[in-house]
Amino acid sequence: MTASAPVVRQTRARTRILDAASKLFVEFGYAATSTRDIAQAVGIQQPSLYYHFAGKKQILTELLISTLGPSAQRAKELAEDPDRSAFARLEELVRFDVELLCSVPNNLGILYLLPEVNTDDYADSRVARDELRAAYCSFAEEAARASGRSVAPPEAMGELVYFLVESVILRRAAGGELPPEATASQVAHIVARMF
Amino acid sequence: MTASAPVVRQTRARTRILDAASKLFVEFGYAATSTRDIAQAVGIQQPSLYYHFAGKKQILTELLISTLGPSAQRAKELAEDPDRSAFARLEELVRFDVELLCSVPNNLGILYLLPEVNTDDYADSRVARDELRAAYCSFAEEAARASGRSVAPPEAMGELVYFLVESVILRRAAGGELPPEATASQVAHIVARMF
DNA sequence: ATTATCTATAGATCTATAGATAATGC
DNA sequence: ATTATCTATAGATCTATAGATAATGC
Repeated sequence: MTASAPVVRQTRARTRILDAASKLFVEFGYAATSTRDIAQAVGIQQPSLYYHFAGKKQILTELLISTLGPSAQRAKELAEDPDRSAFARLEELVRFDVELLCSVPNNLGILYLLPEVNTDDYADSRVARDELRAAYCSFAEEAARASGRSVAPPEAMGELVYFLVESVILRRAAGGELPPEATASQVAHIVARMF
Repeated sequence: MTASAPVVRQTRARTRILDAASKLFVEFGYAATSTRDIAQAVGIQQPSLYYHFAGKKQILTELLISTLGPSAQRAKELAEDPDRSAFARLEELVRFDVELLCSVPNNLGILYLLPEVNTDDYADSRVARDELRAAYCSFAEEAARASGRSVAPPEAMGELVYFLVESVILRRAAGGELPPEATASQVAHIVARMF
């Protein structure tokens, strides 16, 4: 009956730790969440965490990287796509990001707003985010020049759009879940009117 | 020569403590900032803080209240102003808030994004923020019904505008200072195009 | 006499390591 | 034999209180 069972046992402990930690970090913050809190949420003893992770910092690092990786990746692809106008690239990136931010479990995006992330310890994790912002700026500037009636100077448009997208994190934190696709359309619609 | 000198001695210690604490809370977060860090920034010993404040929580509470009080106040005034259209009220509130967020020292607005603030301990401090959001929602819903071509359903518009305004906090945190008036106009312009 | 600071410290954490023990896979 | 957990604990915090001391105002 058991043959060569796929040996998932239960969800891999690593995954359960990351999941519990993300919930707690999002709700209470990094510093206010103790390794004991995380272990308790998983149902293991505190020192058992150290079998899976080198330390508390590594848990946050891993969460940060897994969150923004996909967006940075998509931005890179779009930058090299010659078939779309600058505005079309921007719009696609906006939709992609908003859908991601709405559907990622536990509103993980909020991790990037934790004050600790601005520490040297997480410099690596911030690179993906900076690249993403740079992509927004480049697409938006070009789109604004093409349109000629944008709501702000072309070189300022990327920042505006980027942070409009990020505000979805705040909305979700304040008001609960947001339907990914509808929210993406909503934000894309606003962006369209900005150009 | 000294007569009845205005006895400011030096800036009142309370104020210097609040100022130092806000800088540190904004940069490193609440939990990651120790009372010792605060005292050191002020140039006193750690226990001396307790002569001026009952505890660390009280310092944050006081900062939170002093930050959003003015906006909630302005929202109340506008709600009772019969001479303006709903949209004009909304626009005025947007300008007021954005200017405030841009000019408040140390980007204090970021304190409201600290995870700790969602704790019961700060329930009182959240009231002002919730009232403010309610004002945005009421003005925006009415304005959207009047316009008929708003970017999202009328009852969703307030949230969108509110968080667009709040994203100014994120911009300031990421990119440094923003000129208050120009930024307010920029955001107001975007809002105008949303209706 | 009052106001504001200081030193010393209790008591409660919290992170991470060491080493023992149990569960699993061959 | 390897993988995953456990107990015990060292060492470093951190908040807040107690009580002494200095500075200021009358």
